[in-house]
Amino acid sequence: MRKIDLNKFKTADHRILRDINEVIVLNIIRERQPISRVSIAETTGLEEGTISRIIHRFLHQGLVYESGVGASTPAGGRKPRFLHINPTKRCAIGVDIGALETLLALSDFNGHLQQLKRIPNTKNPQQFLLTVADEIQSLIRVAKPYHEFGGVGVSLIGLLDIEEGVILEGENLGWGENIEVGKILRSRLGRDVLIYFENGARLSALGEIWFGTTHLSGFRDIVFVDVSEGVGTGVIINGQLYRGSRNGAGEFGHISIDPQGPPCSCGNRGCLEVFASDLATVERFIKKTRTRGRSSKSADSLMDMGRIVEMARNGHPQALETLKETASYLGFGLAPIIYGLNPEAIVIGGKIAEAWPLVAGTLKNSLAGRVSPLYLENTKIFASTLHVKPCLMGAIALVLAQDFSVPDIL
Amino acid sequence: MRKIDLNKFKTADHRILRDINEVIVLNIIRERQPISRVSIAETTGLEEGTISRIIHRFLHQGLVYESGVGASTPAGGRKPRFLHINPTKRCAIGVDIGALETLLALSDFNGHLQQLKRIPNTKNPQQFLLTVADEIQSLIRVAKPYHEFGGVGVSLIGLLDIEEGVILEGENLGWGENIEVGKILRSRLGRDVLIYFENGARLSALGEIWFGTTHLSGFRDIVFVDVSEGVGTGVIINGQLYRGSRNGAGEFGHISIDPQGPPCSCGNRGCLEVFASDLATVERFIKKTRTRGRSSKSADSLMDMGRIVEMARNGHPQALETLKETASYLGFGLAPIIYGLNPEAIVIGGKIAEAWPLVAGTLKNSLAGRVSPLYLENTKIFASTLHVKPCLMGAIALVLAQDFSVPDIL
DNA sequence: CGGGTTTCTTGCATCTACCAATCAACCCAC
DNA sequence: GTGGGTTGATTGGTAGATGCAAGAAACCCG
Repeated sequence: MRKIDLNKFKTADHRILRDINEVIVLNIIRERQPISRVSIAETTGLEEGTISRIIHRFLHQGLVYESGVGASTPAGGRKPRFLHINPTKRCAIGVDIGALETLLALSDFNGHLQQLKRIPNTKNPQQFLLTVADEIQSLIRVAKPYHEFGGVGVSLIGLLDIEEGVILEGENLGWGENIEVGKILRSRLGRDVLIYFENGARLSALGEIWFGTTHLSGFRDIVFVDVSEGVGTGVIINGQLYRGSRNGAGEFGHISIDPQGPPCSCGNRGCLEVFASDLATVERFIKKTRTRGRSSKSADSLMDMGRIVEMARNGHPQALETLKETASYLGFGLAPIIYGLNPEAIVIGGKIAEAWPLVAGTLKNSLAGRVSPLYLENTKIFASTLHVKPCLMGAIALVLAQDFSVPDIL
Repeated sequence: MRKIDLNKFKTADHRILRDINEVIVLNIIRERQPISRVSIAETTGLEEGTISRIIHRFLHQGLVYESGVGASTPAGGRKPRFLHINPTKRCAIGVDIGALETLLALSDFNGHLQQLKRIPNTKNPQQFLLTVADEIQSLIRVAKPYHEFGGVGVSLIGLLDIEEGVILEGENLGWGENIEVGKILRSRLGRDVLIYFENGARLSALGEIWFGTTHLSGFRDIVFVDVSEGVGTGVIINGQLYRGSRNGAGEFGHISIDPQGPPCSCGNRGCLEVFASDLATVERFIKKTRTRGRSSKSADSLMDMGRIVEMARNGHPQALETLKETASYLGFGLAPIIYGLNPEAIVIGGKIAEAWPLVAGTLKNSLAGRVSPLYLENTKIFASTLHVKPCLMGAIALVLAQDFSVPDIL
């Protein structure tokens, strides 16, 4: 029931037809491997002959490979020949340029990480980005003999021009405005290397639906809430990243939960971000412990969200209390998301997700007081299910999705 | 770049291919009629021969008709044969069951209204809905000789089960909970009459993208804000109505703009709806005028939003002031929509839209103080461009879209 | 009236999925 | 160890859609 956009539609020909079915089959292999041709035919509803021909093309292109045969059924019969995604067909590099450190990873065609590198950020963006480019370069060198190279996905913070890779507004990075990340990276990597840019919270959402575990299988509409220096959100609607009119969607962190609250960089007052970001949490924790006279100035500057989470998990009462306050604030901010978008799931990411069992109850209670149960029961809320940083996986998904998602029709 | 849902996908065959192209062509004819075959070929990129065959099928089905020929080009050459949507091919009935009155309309295949009827609501929903059914019945009788009948689209208020047509939660109608509208209507209309249900604010959004004027052509992501008894919103993303996990999306009216504000029926405090609904506006106006001793108790009960708007347009200072306050509150509530969804447009509907030139500035100022200009400049804000009640047009779009939109692939 | 031009139609090639028959591989009972 | 039953995979032929290109139709104008 989608209205066709007369300024931007695509007519269909036999090639589209083939592409659609091929991508469907490729995704089934990815998620159900190992799998036989007959099973694919059953799950797709396509004829066995059609599958046979599609697989033939895939084998020819090296997208999949055949492994040994499986067990036969009790009644006997020919054993199925198992198909797998060929992990060496293509690789992707994901880069997460965070506020404090930058992660780089090399992934195979399955999205399995082969290498992971962590480098601390430096003050000078120009220089730092050249270092990042060099690291990417060396990952490409590692990858070259083994794989085709799909490209680099880069996770950035702030409001972006994703085509050119420019950070238009990036308070939380501390690098100022209009940092031309794309230009700098491309100056060293050259034009041949495809680079895709996207906001970190959105990539986290992308990572979650592409690589998240069971919880998410089948979820089409999710909101990822990334709690870190700020509070960013990524919205997936109908399995597709929602970007908004000029790539500006997903700043639910600027929902005001208290119009009389402290001012926010956005011009509003009392934004969720002002209360629930890691910076705010750390500040509250310091204040809380200092009044009890148990903390020194020097300890304060060393304090960070990671330590608070760790302390809370070790039973530190003030740390736990602080996190619970944050969770409560988050609940306030999530209410409008639930009423407005009613997603199937809200996924919480960031350091606080590591203390999820400690704070989940508080967050849900806070929500329960503000959202009618009829709405609440339809939205699952849980911490990210990924073992690696979600936005890093999203950066990889951004590259691999080129092969695994359907070309936009209509 | 959409992830395929392995639990709910559709493989493609030659029939889908045909359907996609046919719908594209039909939409082009609808929006650009009269138009020649060659023009269609140019705008679609499909071959002339293909278009010729598609049109042949359309003529055979009676979907379009050929009118006289157009002018030939200066260089001479055969005159083009103009094509039009055949308005008598199919008709649709739209029903808007509002809080106070109910509208019924009969539309031709172009979405042009042929009849419009207005009946006041009564207290007893059971009995009233039977009356509505009778009115629908008589409209169908009017339509039968002339058209094929596409179905009935019904606009309702509150949280719905759209399959069965049940109002799960409908405070603003004053009918209580679990009103089985669908069951009652079907009991009188029979199983043969297709009835589609949807929430009024969402239908308004739908009406706006299907029938809105120039402003909206090309907009794919819009939010419609319907200010009436409550404040409802409808979200269109990528040209498609977004419904949320259990048809619960679009209640941005329950964004809290003041956590210390008066309680709302939803359990939260200070929801936008509490400040900006017509009920709230009327109450504020009464309060304002009564303190000046210019209003009597009896006049109060007769006061409604329509009159305030009229008075404001006639220069009544308190009426204008009251509306501006409402606009200011709306601005507060719109901020998170802009940050979160960053739609291309926010369309304001309801009585207050009739005073748009008087309040637009106030609303935009209120927003400007809360939203960074970078975001604000990408979201157009204007009053509904429809001449008929938007949700009524949406109800008709809901029926006609069966013919004019692509079957959901993927 | 005939050449140039534009619009529309039609026959043939191509491509992909469907259908059905066939081949291939396997189990197991006899 | 052999043949029947069973399941998996392939292949040849058909149908239906678009692309391509030639040609028919309609028109202007000198």
